[in-house]
This record gives sequence, C-alpha cells and structure tokens, in this order.
Amino acid sequence: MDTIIIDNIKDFNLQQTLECGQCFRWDMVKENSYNGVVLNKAVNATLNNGALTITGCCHSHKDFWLDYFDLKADYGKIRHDLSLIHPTLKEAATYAPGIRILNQDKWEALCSFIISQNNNIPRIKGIISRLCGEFGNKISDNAYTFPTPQELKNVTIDDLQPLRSGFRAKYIVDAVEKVNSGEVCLDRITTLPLPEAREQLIKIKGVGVKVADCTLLYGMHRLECFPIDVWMRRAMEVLFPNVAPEDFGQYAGIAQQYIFHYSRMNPTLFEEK
DNA sequence: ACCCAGGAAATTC
DNA sequence: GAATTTCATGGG
Repeated sequence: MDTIIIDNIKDFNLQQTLECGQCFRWDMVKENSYNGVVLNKAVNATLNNGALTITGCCHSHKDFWLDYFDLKADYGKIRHDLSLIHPTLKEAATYAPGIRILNQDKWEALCSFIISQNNNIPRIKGIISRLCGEFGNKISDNAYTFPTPQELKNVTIDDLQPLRSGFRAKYIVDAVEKVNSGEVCLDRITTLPLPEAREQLIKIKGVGVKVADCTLLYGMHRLECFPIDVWMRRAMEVLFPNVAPEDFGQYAGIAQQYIFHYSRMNPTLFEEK
C-alpha cells in the first residue's frame, strides 16, 4: 500500500476542513485522522505537526492530493486579506483558520448538494453512503466509489428507493439523464462565466441557485461563489447587515465557508433577543 | 404530537 | 409576480 507524505503545511486542519459541511464522505477514525473515498481510492489522511500522510493512494500522484486539499494556495495570505474586509469576517476566519476548500469531483458535488436540500448533514451522509453502496464499486471492506452518471444510466425512482432520499430521488434521476445526454456538460460548465454556469446547472430539476453555487464552489473550485442557505441568510442579516456577497471579492467562497462554520458552531448568535 | 433540516417546485394569492 | 405550501424521511 502506497503512502504519500506532504510536509510543512500551514493553515490546515482536517477536522475543520472535512467537517465544515463541504463534503460528506470522510469519517474521523481518531483525532487528526480520517478515512474517506476520493474518486476510486479508499484512503486515510492523517495530519500531525504540519505533515499530512495519505495511505491507500495507489496509482495517484502527490500533485493530485495537493490539488484535492488545495494545499498550493496560501490560505494565510487569503485569510489576512479577507480579514481586512470586515472585523466579523476576521473573527470567523480566526475561529477556524484550518479550513480549506476541497477540489471534489464535479458530479459527486452536484449529486451530494441535490441530496442536501431541506435535509440535515447526518442524513445527507447516510443517503450518499447508501447511494455508493447500492450503485458504486466496492473497493475495500467497507468502501464504495461514488457512482458515475454512466453507472447510474437509466436508473429509476424505484431503483433509488433503498436510499430513502424521499422527494429528491426524482432530482437525482433528472441529473443523471441530463448529464448522460450531454444536455448539461459539467466539464464545460467549469470554465463558463458564472451567470451562464449557473444557468446551465439550474436546467436540472431540483437544482436552484444555492445547489448550483455549491456545485461550482466545491466541485469546480469557483472560489468567487457564495452559496446562501438558511444559515448564511441569517448570518448575513445578523452579522453583516450592510454587506453584499460581492464585497468579499474573488475569495468570497472561502469567506462563506468561514462564516458558515462559525455560525453553525455558535448558534446562540442568532437566538431571538 | 410537533418541529426542523446547507431548498426547490408547485400552488395560491 | 410575490408569498406560501408541499415535498419524504429521520432525529430531537
């Protein structure tokens, strides 16, 4: 089993990155150590003293993991620049300085955030886990790949019943159909200007602006995207009353993740006075 | 029993 | 058109 070590990493914490709501396929096995499935690899990631060790990553390159965890970017500098924009953003960024925006698979991000709507994180993880178990490929004892659109070709709502995803099943079916037919081309959307990229994604039933923005930010690394859900709406009203998302600039998506995580960890900020 | 959950579609006003 | 209801399912 192959191992990759990346050392000298700053501004990185696995718990903050993997449990901030951007991904659903990593589980803590102990402090600073997580098991997850990325593409077709079941891996463990462990971070100690700025050194990240990834095991189980056969046939993959170190460069892939630098990209996946966004380790090439200088988050210290980004956090510094964001902190100048607003004092509360500085507070949120300082609260979890180890968050990084992952480079996840586009299709997995799209599907995962379709499932996320009007749902809670533990159940989202359960539905995705069952989706992979039913339709993905078994790659180790308890690990399955995320099924590709090709592998889900011609899937029906009835086929998806074991997921217990409720009304979202028909949205998954529509996403599979539109991606397979080429009506929606995820590779092309990646580099499209934001309004057109959103417009394309929203052609899929069950995809609105929020799910589209999550797909763009977490699956296509469009860091200027600022997904607004119920938490972010409240956070903007209460913590940033006179600020527009555009004010956060080219790294608005990173700002959003700092604010989202900070808000979820401090729900009392939003209790009625 | 009731309420809510990283929303969006359907319906009503 | 804007505001409200509904949509499955599970947990607190």
